[in-house]
Amino acid sequence: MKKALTIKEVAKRAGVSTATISRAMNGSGPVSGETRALVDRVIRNSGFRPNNIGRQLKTARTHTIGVLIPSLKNPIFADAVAGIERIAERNSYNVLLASSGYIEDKEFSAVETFLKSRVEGLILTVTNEENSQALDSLTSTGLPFVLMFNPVKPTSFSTVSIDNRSAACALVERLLELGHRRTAMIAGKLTESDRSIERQAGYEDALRKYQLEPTKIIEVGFENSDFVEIITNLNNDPNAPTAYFCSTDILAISVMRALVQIGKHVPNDVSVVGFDGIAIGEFLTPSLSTAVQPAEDMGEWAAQHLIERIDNDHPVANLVLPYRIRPGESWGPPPTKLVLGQTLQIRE
Amino acid sequence: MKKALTIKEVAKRAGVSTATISRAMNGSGPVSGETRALVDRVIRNSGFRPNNIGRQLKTARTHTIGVLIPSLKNPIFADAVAGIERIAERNSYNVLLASSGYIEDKEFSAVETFLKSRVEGLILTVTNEENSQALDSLTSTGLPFVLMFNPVKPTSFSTVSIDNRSAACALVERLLELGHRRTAMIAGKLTESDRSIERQAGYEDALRKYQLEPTKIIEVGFENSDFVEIITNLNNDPNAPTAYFCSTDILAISVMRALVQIGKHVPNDVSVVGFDGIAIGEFLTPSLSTAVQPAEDMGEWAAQHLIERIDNDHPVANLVLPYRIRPGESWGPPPTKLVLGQTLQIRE
DNA sequence: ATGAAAGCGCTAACAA
DNA sequence: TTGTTAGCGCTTTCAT
Repeated sequence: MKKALTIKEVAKRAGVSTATISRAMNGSGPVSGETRALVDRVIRNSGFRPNNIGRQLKTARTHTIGVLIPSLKNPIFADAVAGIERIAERNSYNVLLASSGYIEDKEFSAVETFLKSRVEGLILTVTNEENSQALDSLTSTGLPFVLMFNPVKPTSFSTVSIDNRSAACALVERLLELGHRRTAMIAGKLTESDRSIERQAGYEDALRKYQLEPTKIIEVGFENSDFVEIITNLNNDPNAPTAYFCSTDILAISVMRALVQIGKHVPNDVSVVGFDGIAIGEFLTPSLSTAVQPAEDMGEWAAQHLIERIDNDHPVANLVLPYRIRPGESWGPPPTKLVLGQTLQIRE
Repeated sequence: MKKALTIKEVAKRAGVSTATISRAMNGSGPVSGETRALVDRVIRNSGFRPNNIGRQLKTARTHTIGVLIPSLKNPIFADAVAGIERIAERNSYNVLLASSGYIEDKEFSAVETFLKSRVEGLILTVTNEENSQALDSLTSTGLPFVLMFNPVKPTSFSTVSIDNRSAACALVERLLELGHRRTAMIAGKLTESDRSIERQAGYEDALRKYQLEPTKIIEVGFENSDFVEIITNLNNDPNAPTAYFCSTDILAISVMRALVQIGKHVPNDVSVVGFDGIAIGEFLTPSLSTAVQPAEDMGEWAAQHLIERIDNDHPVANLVLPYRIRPGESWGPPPTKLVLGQTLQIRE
């Protein structure tokens, strides 16, 4: 790999000073028409690409933002990053990406790395904003950042999110309206996750409105593929739930599959709802009833806002985007219970 | 935002030279036990984070790789990036990400940006490797890079891919074995895309084996949501296809949906196959028959190989990973044709 | 074991 | 309009 040219070499070839090259390249100062033409020609012929590292060191600007998400494999985050990416590109910002795998240590070290790379701002989704080392080091630096997906708190940093609690409540209310009285919530392993906690609160809000006892939350590991076992266990209970509220769509999809595998029909035997609104949910059969987070919009707003904080010193802001309940085919009324000795009546 | 400390300031506070700080931080030279302890303490107390830009300029190493893909919104690419990310993190490399949206200009400018940022290597998926400005500037620099997904060609750069042509052929053969004789291929707007071309060739290979006339390829825009119209048109033909080979899973999902919307049943009325093997395909009803590309593995290999080229000067290599035909419920035998006047016989 | 000083590639006063 | 020069924050000879 041949080593790259420097501005010095280009200056020599053009017979001018490095300052002139710099001015010609960046339009940062007066350059005569002929000189400009000359410099342009030399640059083109030599294939010179100015070393951004040098420039960054001098100007103390990197035009780079860091993005930290739990995982690209969940489309909700991939979509958000796609939104960020589009805005960054439009504003000539680079995107440095890292994923934490929901591991707090990695959140922390990723932020440290970003800091050392002198990103000008950060967009991130942390596992739990209440208690995040990553967030602590970040706040102490004063670097602008935007929290994405994490619920807004009365703090002084920028966030973009939906109201997880209301959304969960609205969703579960729909289940209760359909007549369900025995429900269960299945939560991803991260009960510590602040979003999970909010959704859980929303779930309980809904139950309370119907004066139902809060049921215990079933936690499952994401990698854990024993869904069949979990669901079977739940189902052995004589008072097995007739509806499942899953804390994410990904989880709901696994739960639906497990239900089918043990011979249950969704929604005739049991209803399932998810949370997130990933695009694919609509294509499932049954299509997934869920609360939609506008992930790409969130990413776009996060990036736009961050850049405005960086470039124009805009103040911190919190945006709560509306969620949307997307009704699908995965819910329905609970099955009519057949009690022994009871006469089954079929209406024509 | 308070401005960050420099090594100079830390040296002053510790009462030693900047060289000593550097040596203590990096273990790059002898430092006495006491001095080390002193320096460690000062650094911790001051929250000093060495400015990587300075270091990068001096060492001429950025420990950064650039990743360029068409779109994060297609899980096939998001998964690949997840694989890259994991390996990069494990080897202390940073990932600079950009997406092209299948636009060649953006491919080019993203590569230029990466080059100016002095990434040490690149992993990318280009629209068409035959004729890519981006690839041209890249090759001319001598910077190591790995092409991902793009079919291997007798060229001198590293690639990781599957044999798109064989995979497409194998997939379509299965359709023909099922009895289909009138088939259509639906290709994403990028007939220019080299993968699309390979898959098309595989499609035609299969037809040829069965001595069938090659049918024309139907091109559709990705954003184009007129699938219903397209499918309706195709269907008005008295010799409408009984099976569709779609060049990507994403496309296949849209096609299936359109078919359902016009009242066709998959696979009873018509069979559909996709290409890529995105995870969600298995959860659809009917589940999608497809050729699986091991995207995450491809990303991991690409990153590992690139890093070995950078760090250990490994030679260029081409890896062709095996594809897998994943049978689903979206295909079946063609419907038996009912001809007017013919007696329909029903076997018990 | 430590320090002084040069220099990585660039930009931006300041001079001319 | 152009050139000279200092210096961004770090590492790394080379002395000591």
